[in-house]
Amino acid sequence: MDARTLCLGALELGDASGYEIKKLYEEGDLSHFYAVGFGSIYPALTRLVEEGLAECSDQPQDKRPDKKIYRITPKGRGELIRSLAVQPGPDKIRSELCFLLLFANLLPAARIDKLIEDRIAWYREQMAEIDSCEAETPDASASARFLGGLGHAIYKSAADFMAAHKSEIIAAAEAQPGAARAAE
Amino acid sequence: MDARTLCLGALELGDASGYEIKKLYEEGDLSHFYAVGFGSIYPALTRLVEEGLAECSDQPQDKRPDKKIYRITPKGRGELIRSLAVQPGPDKIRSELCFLLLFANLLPAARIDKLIEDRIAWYREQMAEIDSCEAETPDASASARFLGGLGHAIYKSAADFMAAHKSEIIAAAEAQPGAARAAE
DNA sequence: GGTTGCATGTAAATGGTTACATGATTGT
DNA sequence: ACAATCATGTAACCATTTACATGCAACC
Repeated sequence: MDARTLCLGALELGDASGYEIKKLYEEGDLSHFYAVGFGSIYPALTRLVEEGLAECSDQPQDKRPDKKIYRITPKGRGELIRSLAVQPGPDKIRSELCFLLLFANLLPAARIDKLIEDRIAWYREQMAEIDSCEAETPDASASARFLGGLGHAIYKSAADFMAAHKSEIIAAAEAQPGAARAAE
Repeated sequence: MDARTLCLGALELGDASGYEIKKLYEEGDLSHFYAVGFGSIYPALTRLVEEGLAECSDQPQDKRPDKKIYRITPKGRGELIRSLAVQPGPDKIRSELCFLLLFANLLPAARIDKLIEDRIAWYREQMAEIDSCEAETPDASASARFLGGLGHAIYKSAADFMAAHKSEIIAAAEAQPGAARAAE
């Protein structure tokens, strides 16, 4: 999913500045399913305006750069719908932790243990955040609630699985306690 | 995670050709947590040899390009362990379907229904594949079994959640049956 | 005095994806 | 016949990530 479409989607949900779009993808409904940085957002927004898919109104602010509020145009909405018409690809998970875990036998058991415990704590934090989000916005759209619930379900299953099966991978790491030293 | 480290990890699991590494990330233990293409693998492998992190032995084959079997060196194993020493970042999920679902109100309810049903079927396929993998390799490492189980748990929770809450998002899509037409 | 939040943007570097190039074998 | 599997590799293209550049306000 390119940054241009991501921005267009954000604007469909409501007028916003580049800064606010970043926050949406960092803390909002989509934060668990996408990420996008400033370096992608600002050029994408400029391009959307050039293409007539969005409009920009400058709001001068004192002591700060002007706030540029972007709004999606009817043409932009059409383009978004066209983007939504293409068959969505499969979900992709990228997990550095899982890569690392595949080589648990090369690492000290204590480190594996800490890593897994930390990750479980992280999952639980994410779940708590989703819960508090839902509590704060009882009038959220059905879509937003669906995505929140899905994120919550995924994090919960991952946390529960790790808690239940941690001992198995730790046992394997303990079996080769000197493996890490072999490479020094 | 860059292709170089991904290849190094693959070689730590056993000597392999570029083609076989691709398969590992397409069908193997890590297939649910990473992906890598030929265009990344072959240059990465060349670089690993240049840096002394891997060795290559040509195996001439008749009627085919030589098969190049790569093997990790002790230095390569050290480099891999160094890579594993850095704190792993959080898991990242990228889901085009979830992006699309956020705009369910712009799309026909029938399409949302089909999309979700198809995705549930896909999750179940992935789960079946993991199950058959585990059945075929009863001597798999603890790490491999852990990753398979984790993938299975995540897919199951996503499939179950979608099945249980599909109706809610469909109802929202049905509420605005003419939304898609508004942009034409 | 340092960090976080607000606020926008550019430029370089990195590096992954896609298309191309080649070609035999096996299965439908 | 056509697609898929096996098998390697290059080059152009495209995009994100990262670092840089600026600067005030609020909080600890």
